[in-house]
Amino acid sequence: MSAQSDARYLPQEFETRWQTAWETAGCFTAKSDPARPKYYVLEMFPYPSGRIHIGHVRNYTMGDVVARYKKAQGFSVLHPMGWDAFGMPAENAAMQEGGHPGTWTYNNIKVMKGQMKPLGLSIDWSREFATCDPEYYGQQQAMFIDMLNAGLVYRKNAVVNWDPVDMTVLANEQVIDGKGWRSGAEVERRELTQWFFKISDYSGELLDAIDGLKDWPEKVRLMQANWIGKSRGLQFAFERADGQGQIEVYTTRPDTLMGASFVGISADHPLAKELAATNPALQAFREDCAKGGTTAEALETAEKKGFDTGLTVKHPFDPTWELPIWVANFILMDYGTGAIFGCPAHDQRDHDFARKYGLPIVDTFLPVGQEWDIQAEPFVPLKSESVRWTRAFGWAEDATSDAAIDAAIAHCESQGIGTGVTKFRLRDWGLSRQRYWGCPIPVVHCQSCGVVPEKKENLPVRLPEDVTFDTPGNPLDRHPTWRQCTCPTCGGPALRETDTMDTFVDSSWYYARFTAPHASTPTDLAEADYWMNVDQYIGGIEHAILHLLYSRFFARAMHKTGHLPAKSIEPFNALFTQGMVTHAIFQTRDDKGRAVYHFPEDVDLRDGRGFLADGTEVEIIPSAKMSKSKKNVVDPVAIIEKFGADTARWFVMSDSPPERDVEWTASGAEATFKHLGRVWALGARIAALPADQVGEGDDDLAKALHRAIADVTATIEGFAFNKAIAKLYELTNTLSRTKASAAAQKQAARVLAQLMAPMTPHLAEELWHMLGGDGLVTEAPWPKADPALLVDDTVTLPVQFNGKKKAEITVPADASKEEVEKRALADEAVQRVLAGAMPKKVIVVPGRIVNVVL
RNA sequence: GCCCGAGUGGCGGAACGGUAGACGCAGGGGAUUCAAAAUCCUCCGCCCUAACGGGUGUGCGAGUUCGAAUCUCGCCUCGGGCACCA
Repeated sequence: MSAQSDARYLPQEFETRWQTAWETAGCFTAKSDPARPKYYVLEMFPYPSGRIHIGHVRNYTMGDVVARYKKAQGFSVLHPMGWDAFGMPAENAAMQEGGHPGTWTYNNIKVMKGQMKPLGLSIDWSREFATCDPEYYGQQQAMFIDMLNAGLVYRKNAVVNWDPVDMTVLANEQVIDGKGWRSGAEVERRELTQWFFKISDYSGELLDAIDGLKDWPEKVRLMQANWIGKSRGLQFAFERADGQGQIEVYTTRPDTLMGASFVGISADHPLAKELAATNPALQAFREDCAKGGTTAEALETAEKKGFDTGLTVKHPFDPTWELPIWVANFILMDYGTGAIFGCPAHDQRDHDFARKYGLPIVDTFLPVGQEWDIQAEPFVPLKSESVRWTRAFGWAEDATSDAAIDAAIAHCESQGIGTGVTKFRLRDWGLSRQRYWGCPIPVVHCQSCGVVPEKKENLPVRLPEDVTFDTPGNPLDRHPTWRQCTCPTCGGPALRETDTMDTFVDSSWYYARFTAPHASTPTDLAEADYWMNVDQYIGGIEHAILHLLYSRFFARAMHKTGHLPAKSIEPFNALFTQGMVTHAIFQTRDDKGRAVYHFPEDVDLRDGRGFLADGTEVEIIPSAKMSKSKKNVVDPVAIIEKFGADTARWFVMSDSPPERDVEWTASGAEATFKHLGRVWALGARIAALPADQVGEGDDDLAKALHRAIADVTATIEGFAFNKAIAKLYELTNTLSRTKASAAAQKQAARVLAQLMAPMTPHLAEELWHMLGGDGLVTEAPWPKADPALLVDDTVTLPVQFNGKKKAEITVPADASKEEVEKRALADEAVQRVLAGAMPKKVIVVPGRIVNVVL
């Protein structure tokens, strides 16, 4: 047995060594270099939940592949990392385990950074920060004050989930089946005065600018456009029949006005409140409506309920036609005017409501040439579909609703009934949180001056350290001294605001802070000007709407307040949304029937059923987003320890297309490790070849090599990492079988190392080194494919008969259509299928296919 | 309920409207070995066939096309988001 075959692939022996080499050489320190093009690649930063999970590895490896590839392409690369460190889990941990949320958070950061470091990511760690660092949130407070002064922030009332037992505000996540997660009490909707960003000022702009986001996924652009929800409609007033006033309504379907059957108002509508004052039954109904959580899902899936006020309004076209006013639980006060008219014939929800309460159902249009029982089922066609109008006012009998809506608005305006208006569904961004572990809102409540911003020199407004979490509610509220302060305007005694900011604020500008993470102002404009925008942003599809929309707004607000250049109002040039790594959730129930979750490693799977160590069977909920609270997380640390970082990196990048969700399975890492071992052994074997050894097939190897360079380059550019890896398998297979000369093999093996370097950088360095590569492969320029080696002289074309493949012919690549047809028909197999028959037609697509039509 | 996606062998997946199943995993057979591991060779959608070959096949049902996994319409199932999870 030779010494050679004793050598094995031992990544643990060299991975750390190469990481040290990169660090010593300062490979990943981002430097502003006006002489070079810059490239800013950013992965959505993690919440420090405690341990990294496999989804993190997938996310950061993708970013790392891009960063290393762009570096090899000659770019000056910025690839930073930080921590989205404020948020509820830290407070929950403090409640459950004692201690301080900050201690818990910084411990988690330490642990997670320690788990990430061995992955060998090309991150510039000198720019690291956590959003809970006072240095960071102090700058956020400074910007908040600027935005407040610029009119981008205001206060108004808004509803929250209120737990009447714990006397505290609950997050939507903490409301389970309409009940508080801890107390089990029925949750109520309650109004509080809250802080808001005026994102609605930018509705139109945020919508229009979506067109410019060329390198964003179409689905994200569509989701954002729908979320902003531009609509054209008619706003008008119904006169009350008793002459006691009007009810202002907004409708996107003025074309159905002749099918109006009732007027519905929100339970929070001023009229509902007014009537309830003297009507206990209505008040009881309103209180019933206030039960349950605040989510749209809860509101829209709740049973539709109404209360007849006994009042009526006059139809605007006919004063003798009266419509009843109902209070309904499905009408939102904060969209439109909080009042609608119901047209049961053309809306499922109104139809259900009308059937339930015996209200009339009157059609305004019916299908063309088809019977329809409007009492049984509403007729709700696409607005672009032509229908037969039974109650039109000012348009043809056959028209689309799109056309009819325009005509209806024009008609109403000419009659002095309301005006056509454009509205947006997008609501202002409520940023107040009644919680401790967030950025304090830097304002002061003064008896004489009102609500005033803190002085900038007093920033950061720091969170107090001496807080307890043994009782529910906001510790800032009950802190003995923290609230007391001096009014920045009059110098008199005043009280601090105790609301903290939504953590979405923190994550709405961290990308800008990374360009100058230690600046004494929120941003350094020179640095921002060099590094912005983010050239490639990478993160989960679950952030498609909120985080990305808030960031787009915040960049605009930062520009308005002088913290970002004009070019950065769309901060992310290109977006890639990776799919999620999903895993089954294992749960049992406690004695109150509430879910108790279990980690995968605690569950023994047998024949599709799962059991705990004590034999209890668990309920298996398939494929759900990995979430620490559900405990369906997979820890990659064991894989890294056993097989090394390159195996983990290659494994998460191979097979599944990055945009698709993947169900995690533990098998397969072993196979990846074996493959990398084969590559290592191949490199060692080629390195040991005598330099002057001759061989045959150098040209074929060169062709395969340049084909691989072209394919790997194109697939990395296109974010198809799984395909890049497939191409690397092919090249490895070719190289392991070639009989080419030692020089050609060594050259090919060095290029293989370069092409693998973005995915498996440590192995690539090792190969590069043993094959006599110059310096670090990390610093080597990306190989270029020679176009002359990418063309083939002949092509093999399939021959189909009526679309089914029956034969194959090989023709010169530049053969004419006629030549291809002639050769195809002359082919033996084709002749056999034809059996003397004459083809009706022969379709030749050069370089693609021949189809014979019989 | 509303908005947005996804669905292809035993598994992960590949396929400018043009050879369905690249590449990998798992599995079968063989070589090597005292034996095993490792390694190498080979087969591998399903059905019929000894084989040659034929049929069938991309969640379901229609349609457009010389030709559909791909485009259109209608469903089904799963996933994400729904404004206080991050």
